[in-house]
Amino acid sequence: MSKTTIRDVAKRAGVGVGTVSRVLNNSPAVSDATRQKVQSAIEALNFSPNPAARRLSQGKTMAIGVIVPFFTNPSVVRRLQGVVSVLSVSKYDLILFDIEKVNQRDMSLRTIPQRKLADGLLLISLTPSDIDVEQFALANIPVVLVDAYHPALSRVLVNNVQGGYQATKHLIDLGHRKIAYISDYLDDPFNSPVRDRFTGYKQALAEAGIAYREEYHLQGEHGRSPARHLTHTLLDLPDPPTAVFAYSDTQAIGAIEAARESGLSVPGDLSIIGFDNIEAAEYLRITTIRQALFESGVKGAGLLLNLMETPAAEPQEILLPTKLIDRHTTAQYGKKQLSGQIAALQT
Amino acid sequence: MSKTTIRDVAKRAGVGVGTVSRVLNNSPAVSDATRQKVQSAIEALNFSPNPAARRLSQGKTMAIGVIVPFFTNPSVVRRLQGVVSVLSVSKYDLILFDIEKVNQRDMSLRTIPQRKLADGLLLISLTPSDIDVEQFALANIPVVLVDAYHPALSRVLVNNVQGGYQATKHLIDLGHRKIAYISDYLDDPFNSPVRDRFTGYKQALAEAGIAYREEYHLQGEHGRSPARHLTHTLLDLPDPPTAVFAYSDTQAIGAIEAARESGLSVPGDLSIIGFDNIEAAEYLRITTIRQALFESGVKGAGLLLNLMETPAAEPQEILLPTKLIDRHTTAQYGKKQLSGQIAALQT
DNA sequence: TCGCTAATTGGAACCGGTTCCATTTCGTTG
DNA sequence: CAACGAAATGGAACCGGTTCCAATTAGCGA
Repeated sequence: MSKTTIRDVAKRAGVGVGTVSRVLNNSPAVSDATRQKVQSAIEALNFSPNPAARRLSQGKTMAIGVIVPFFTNPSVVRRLQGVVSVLSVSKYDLILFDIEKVNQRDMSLRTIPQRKLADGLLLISLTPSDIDVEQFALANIPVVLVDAYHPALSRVLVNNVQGGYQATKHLIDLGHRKIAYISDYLDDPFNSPVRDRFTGYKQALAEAGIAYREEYHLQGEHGRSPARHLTHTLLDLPDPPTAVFAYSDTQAIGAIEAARESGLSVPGDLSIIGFDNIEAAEYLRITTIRQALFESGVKGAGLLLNLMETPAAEPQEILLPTKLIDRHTTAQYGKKQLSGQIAALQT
Repeated sequence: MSKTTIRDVAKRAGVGVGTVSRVLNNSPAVSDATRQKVQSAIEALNFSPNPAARRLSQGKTMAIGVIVPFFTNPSVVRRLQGVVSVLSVSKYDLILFDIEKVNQRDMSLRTIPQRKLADGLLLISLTPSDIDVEQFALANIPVVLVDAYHPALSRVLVNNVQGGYQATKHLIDLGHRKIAYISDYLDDPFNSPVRDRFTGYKQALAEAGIAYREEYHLQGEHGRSPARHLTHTLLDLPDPPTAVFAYSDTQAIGAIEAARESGLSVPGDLSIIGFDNIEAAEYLRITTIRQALFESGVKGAGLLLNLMETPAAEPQEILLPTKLIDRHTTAQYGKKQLSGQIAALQT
């Protein structure tokens, strides 16, 4: 039962509590002799300081709160892994908050900062509202956004407009003219990437002189299964698309499944491109737009750590590049694939 | 700047600090009238109690520490998701510790409990040593193991011997006689599943009257790439196996890659079975042994929560079943697959 | 030897809650 | 109407650190 306190140590070492505290905090104002005495008393009593008391007295928690939506989303997990890799070698503990439901969101974002259980906050793929940001300012807590944007907050992001452009351009370059975009709901206020990639999609279309077709843009919940249904709707169109740009790799997988169910070969009959380059995209050889997921977590954590040391007047921004990874789910329009060249998920 | 304290609230409401504290903790010994006054003072001042102070005075942290090795391992992530799903609706915060290096392990396992920053500890896929367990007892902190075993601790586990047996039996039933096992290092003291599955493997072999062949069991670091190399070694044997049992799906993926690189079709020329049933196994249609990963996290968190409420004298154990999921990477020995029946990852 | 400064050290006060004990208030009962 | 117990309340003491100020000691130059 280690209920030993600093006063026990002080008594045993024959010094004052202040001195013990100084030893614990490596204050230079302690003679080597006393330091020695205190050290051995600490060891003899197997003492370790109570962090709650320390927090209370110095007003710091030595913890960082990480708030994550849908912890089951693989790209979110990958970013979190980047964050963890940095924090686990720092002196800060990591407190994880998962927000699964929308109504949970508001509550959490409001209460977490004011509960003061972290010295800094990292939001992953979660766009805060103005009210939230006000709360952060009120609580005087540094916040960094990863894969989300707010003008008043520092952030790490990817150029999603460019990514959407690259994906669409790739399909256009392959000769496709009937290109669909399946995505999360465009009007989700907390998900700006979905709109940015859509912008890039329309840009590439416009640039190539291809008219935007409303029926080629379908929205739904995020996930493999909703994407499968969306793709079926697309394929059932009187004039179905020949290529699909999926908002995420997860959704691309759903699209591939739908194609298979409809007896279409990928990429022979239908080209599909994803976004994110999650690990499964590699296994499945899905053509995709890579964004540096892990790295975004690393940079975000680093930025927050910096900001906590030396607060910056201006919000900082780190922009990460996107890159086309050309694999096996996209092909030249109209050019039938040789059998055996068939890509993943094909039976 | 919300540095409002309970005393400010007391002053504004015209009551004593004790009363405010009572209101905060829903003590019944407060009249409705005063409760009302205090409530409105709290709202007016936008007050919220400082958790550090609360922790200090009542000696509870309202947090649970979750210790995880190799946060990049998909099966560990999946278990963690189960844990999160339970804790995020509980009143406990979740503090995440990632142990990437072996020497980090000892240090963390020793210091985390004594730092007293959590009321309970959950170890995922991490077997503690006797010394560690002693520390837990000393710190008087409840601990639950998920996917790990120690006689003195409550745990949630899977019957790995049975799983290894099922996998091997499946291959034997398909007519295979030359069956390899690729795995993590058997002598890793913190990884008992690797030995248990090995035991199941040998059991099934013995039962079928097949002699165990040392050269068919290869060990290496965990991961896709090491597994790929191991499989190449296997395939280069003068008398190579016709089937491979991989310790994990991740390793099965590596094995599939190796087969493809060697120009072998899966399952036509080589049957491969994995373990875990991670999501990628479904996409890739890998035959595997399912263990309830997510559920193990859910049960583990639930068990810990129970134990914290009402400590049990005896360590509890929850055993989860394993089940064969027959997909497309295993086939009857000697029976060539029709082309087009080729499984995932095949180009 | 004296005086002064720098280096150490002791310990009270404080951080912001909770808890327990003493006190006040009020309704009941004889 | 007095006596008494229950309910409600105030506030000191405490949890276990940190910090700052005052006090002691030591070193050094004149």
